[in-house]
Amino acid sequence: MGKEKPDLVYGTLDMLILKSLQHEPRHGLGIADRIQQISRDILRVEQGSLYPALYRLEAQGWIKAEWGVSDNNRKARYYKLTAAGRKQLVAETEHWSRITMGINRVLAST
Amino acid sequence: MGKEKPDLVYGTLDMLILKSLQHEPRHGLGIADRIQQISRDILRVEQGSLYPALYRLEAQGWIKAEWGVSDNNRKARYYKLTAAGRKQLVAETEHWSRITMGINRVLAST
DNA sequence: CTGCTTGCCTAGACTGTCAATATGAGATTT
DNA sequence: AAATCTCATATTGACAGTCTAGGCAAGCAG
Repeated sequence: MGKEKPDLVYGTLDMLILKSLQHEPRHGLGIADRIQQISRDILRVEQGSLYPALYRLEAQGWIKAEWGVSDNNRKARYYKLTAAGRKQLVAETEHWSRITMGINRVLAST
Repeated sequence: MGKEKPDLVYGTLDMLILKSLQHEPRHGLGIADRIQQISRDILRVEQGSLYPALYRLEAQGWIKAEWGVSDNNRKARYYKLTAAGRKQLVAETEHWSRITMGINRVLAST
C-alpha cells in the first residue's frame, strides 16, 4: 500500500541538527526526538542517518561533543554548537530559503 | 568566494519536470531551460541529471515521449504528461508542501 | 536472572545528482 | 562545399546522504 516517501528532504538534515542545538546542547537521540516533536511528526530521523550526520558535523568543526549523563541516567554524548556552527546554520538557512523560493516559483507557475 | 551549494534540492527534480510539462509537451533541454528561467536562475538542471530523470519518469509511466522537431529545426524528443503523471504531480506537490512545512517549523522554533 | 529500554554505533545497499564526455545533425560561416 | 558552431540526446563513473537492519553496553523493573 502507501509507498511512503522519505521523511526528510535530502541535504537538510545537517541544518536541522544545527538548528536543534541552537539553544542548548543535546545528545543524539535527544536531537532526533526534538526534530520529530517540533515538526509535529512530519519529520523522522533514523539513527542510521543521525550518527553519520553528527560525525560529519563534528569533523567540520560545527559541533563539539562531550560525554555526559542523560535525564534517564544513561551515559550520552552531548553535542553543542560551535561559533563556526552558528555561522554555518545561518548560511544553510539562507541557502534553504533561496532554493525553496526557486522551487516554489516553478510550482506556482501557470 | 561562495562555495556553491548544489542548485537543486535532492529529490525534487522529478516534481519540477512534471510541473514544467503541465501545460504543453517540451523536449529535454526545453524542460531544463524552463526550470531555470521560471526559478529566475536559482535552479539549474544539468544534463547528467536531466536525462536519467526523464527515463525514470517514462519508465514509471508518468510521461510519454515522442520524436519531433524543435523550434530550431533540430530533431528532439518531446515529452508529455500522462494521466498518471498528473496524479503523481499532485501527490509530489502535496508531499513537498508537507515536508517543507515540517522543516520550516523546526527552523522557526525558538 | 530475565527482559525491556535507552543510547551509541556500524555495515551494506541504494538512489539521485553531477562532471565529463561522446555522438549526430542542422545551421552558419568562409 | 568544407569547416565550424550550436542544439540536442545520451552515457559513464564517481560520490554523497539516507535507509534498513542489525549489534553492543548499561541502567531499570519484574
